[in-house]
Amino acid sequence: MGRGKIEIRRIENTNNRQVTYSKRRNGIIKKAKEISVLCDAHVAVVIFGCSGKMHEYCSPKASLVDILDQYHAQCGKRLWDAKHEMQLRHLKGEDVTSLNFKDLMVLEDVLENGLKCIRDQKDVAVMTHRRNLKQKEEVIKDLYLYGQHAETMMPENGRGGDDAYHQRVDSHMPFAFCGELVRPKLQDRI
Amino acid sequence: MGRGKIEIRRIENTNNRQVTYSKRRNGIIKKAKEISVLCDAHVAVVIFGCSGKMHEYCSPKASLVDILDQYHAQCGKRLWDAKHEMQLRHLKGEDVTSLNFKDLMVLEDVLENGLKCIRDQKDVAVMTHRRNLKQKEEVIKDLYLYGQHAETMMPENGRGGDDAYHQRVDSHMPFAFCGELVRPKLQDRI
DNA sequence: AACTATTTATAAGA
DNA sequence: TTCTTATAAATAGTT
Repeated sequence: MGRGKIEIRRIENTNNRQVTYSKRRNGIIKKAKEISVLCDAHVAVVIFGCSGKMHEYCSPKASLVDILDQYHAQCGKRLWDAKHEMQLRHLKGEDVTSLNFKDLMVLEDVLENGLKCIRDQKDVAVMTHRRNLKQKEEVIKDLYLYGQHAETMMPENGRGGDDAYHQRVDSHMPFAFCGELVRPKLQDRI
Repeated sequence: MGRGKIEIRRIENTNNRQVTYSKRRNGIIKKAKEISVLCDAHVAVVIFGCSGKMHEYCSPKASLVDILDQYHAQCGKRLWDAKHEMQLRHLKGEDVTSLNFKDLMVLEDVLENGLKCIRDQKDVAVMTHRRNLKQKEEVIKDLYLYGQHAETMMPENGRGGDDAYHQRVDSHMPFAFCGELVRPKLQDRI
């Protein structure tokens, strides 16, 4: 599609090859974008030119990793570590019809153990969350109580007043406001 | 490029979308082949349509694995390995203290589902095993019964005797020794 | 990089 | 689905 028809064979002239590469690479990536929008398709394109530089496109719905996951799942080829991959699939309960009874029992044990760990950790998370909530409430309560005392106890001069304030509040806060402990661990890594 | 210009937005009509997908998928893969030949490029294309069926193209010089290795090397991410390694550890209940509550719930769901699949498969394995044992017992019983009859019924000449033997045994074996059914499914795919 | 003459891809229709 | 064909889009060669 140009001024003249070309045969599909390696372009020997380096410059022409480079120019054509650049044009067609853009073309392919444009097409990939279009099909992903028009047809709701997941597309991944990875291209390396003769210079070795990489270009990629991946449809926005899924990351390249996800698409390769899907690829891996469908074509059944062992691109990466076969052992881990199959173990992962088995743990998710996939491809289990091929397993013998002993394998199934081993898997069941692993899953039960994993589930126990996860549930324990969930409990820990809940407890930590509750403890932190309670601590916060206490701090707020202390601050409120201090507010009532302050009306009668707070000295007039600013500097001394501040010191008195800190002493009073700190004595009521064994853990609170000491950094990490107050912030619920639950939300640390969201 | 067709009878009319179209906007690049999702094609709502399912049939049209499917047709367009099919045509454009072929187009992209053709282009990928062409650029790989014309420009000495390494290309990998992976496409999933809305139906979930996968199509791929990979330039002949390199396998998809090589291209993805190259991809990994260039972008410096150990996308697959790291992700799956950690997923595997999490499923086994390792390194879970770093997870937030939502992650833990997702993991719990995956594990519960996996466990269900494994247990279902165990049940299937047990049933199949029992059924096969029972069938084997029946066959042995039939053979034994035949053995008792045979002493009085079997003709002396070999040829005729063989035919009579087969007729007699077959009539007592509705399923057994007919291939798949006798072989325990458990071991089909080891 | 732009510019077009052509080729190629494809949307709509059969 | 597959074929056809008018038209849009891509691009080879040129500037």
